[in-house]
Amino acid sequence: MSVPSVAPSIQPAQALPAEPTQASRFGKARSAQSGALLEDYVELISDLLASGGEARPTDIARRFGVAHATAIKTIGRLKREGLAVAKPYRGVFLTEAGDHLAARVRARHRVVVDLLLALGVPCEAAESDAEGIEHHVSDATLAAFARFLAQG
Amino acid sequence: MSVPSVAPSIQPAQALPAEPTQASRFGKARSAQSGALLEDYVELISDLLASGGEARPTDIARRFGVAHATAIKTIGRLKREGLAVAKPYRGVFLTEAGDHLAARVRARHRVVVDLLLALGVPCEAAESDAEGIEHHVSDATLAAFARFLAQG
DNA sequence: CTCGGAATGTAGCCTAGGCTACACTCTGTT
DNA sequence: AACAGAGTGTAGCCTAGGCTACATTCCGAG
Ligand SMILES: [Mn+2]
Ligand SMILES: [Mn+2]
Ligand SMILES: [Mn+2]
Ligand SMILES: [Mn+2]
Repeated sequence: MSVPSVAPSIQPAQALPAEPTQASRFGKARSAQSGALLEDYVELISDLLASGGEARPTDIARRFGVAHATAIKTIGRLKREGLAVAKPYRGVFLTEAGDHLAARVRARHRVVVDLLLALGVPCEAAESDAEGIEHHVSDATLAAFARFLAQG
Repeated sequence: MSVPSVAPSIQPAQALPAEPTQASRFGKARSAQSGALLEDYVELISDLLASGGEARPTDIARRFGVAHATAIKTIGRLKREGLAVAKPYRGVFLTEAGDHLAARVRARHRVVVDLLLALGVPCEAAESDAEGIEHHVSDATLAAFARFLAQG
């Protein structure tokens, strides 16, 4: 997950290699991707809670276009990661960490869409591409996007 | 419909059209991601073949920062998908399809990096983020990026 | 020509994230 | 109060993409 700037756990320290550059870039892309699904989940759950008052597994599954069992399994992962809480048959809620993450993800999502639109990308393509791009936008890049949008 | 503005209290009985929109966007992002690794592999193999004359599993593995067994397994997938050919202990080569894909991927990669740099993203962040972003850039978005770079 | 080390390949294990099938719980209607 | 149907949860299977451990092949020194 890239948004909260959470550092990876451990590294075996690979001192010798002369070019860890390229490998580290691929590694970053891989780990960013692993957090993408959780980011989308907290964002959607936050939306559902804000608008309808409750976030049910079936609603979540339908919005993502996956089977309800898949959504439930991912919700379990959200719980393990401390981003959500849920008691059986009682809907899903976000922890403070989940709420905070959702806010960052939502803001970043908006900036990415706005940037694409500002560059002349057609609306539907902007929305569609942003859904994937957003998870690979670092803080530095996000800041650059915001600067560009601010000045016009 | 991206981030909902406010609570729309009641649905206007739009039961039929449902909302394949959001689900299809997530679906696109997911499938784009599934091709990301193969794209990076053909691009790297093409680079290795062009510069050194051969692409060996160990080289590939080192550049990606993964175990050689992982690289070999992915090369197997490239072969299944008709993008590469490889005989045991003889190195990896690209098919015509793989070559074409590599060319497209390389061009897109360059445009994405150039765009980020043009927007003022620091060099290393641009290279790093582009490695993930590139796989989610549609043709329409790529065209918009190119237009922006062309004029300035 | 032989041999040892590097490269390559294979086997098996793990998690994430899909799916279907089936079982259980809740709830609105009758 | 009962029950049908919707919603929820569980179990089990699959593939992709990581890993380690071990087996095999190749090749350059000696
Ligand atoms: Mn997304
Ligand atoms: Mn999003
Ligand atoms: Mn890439
Ligand atoms: Mn690339």
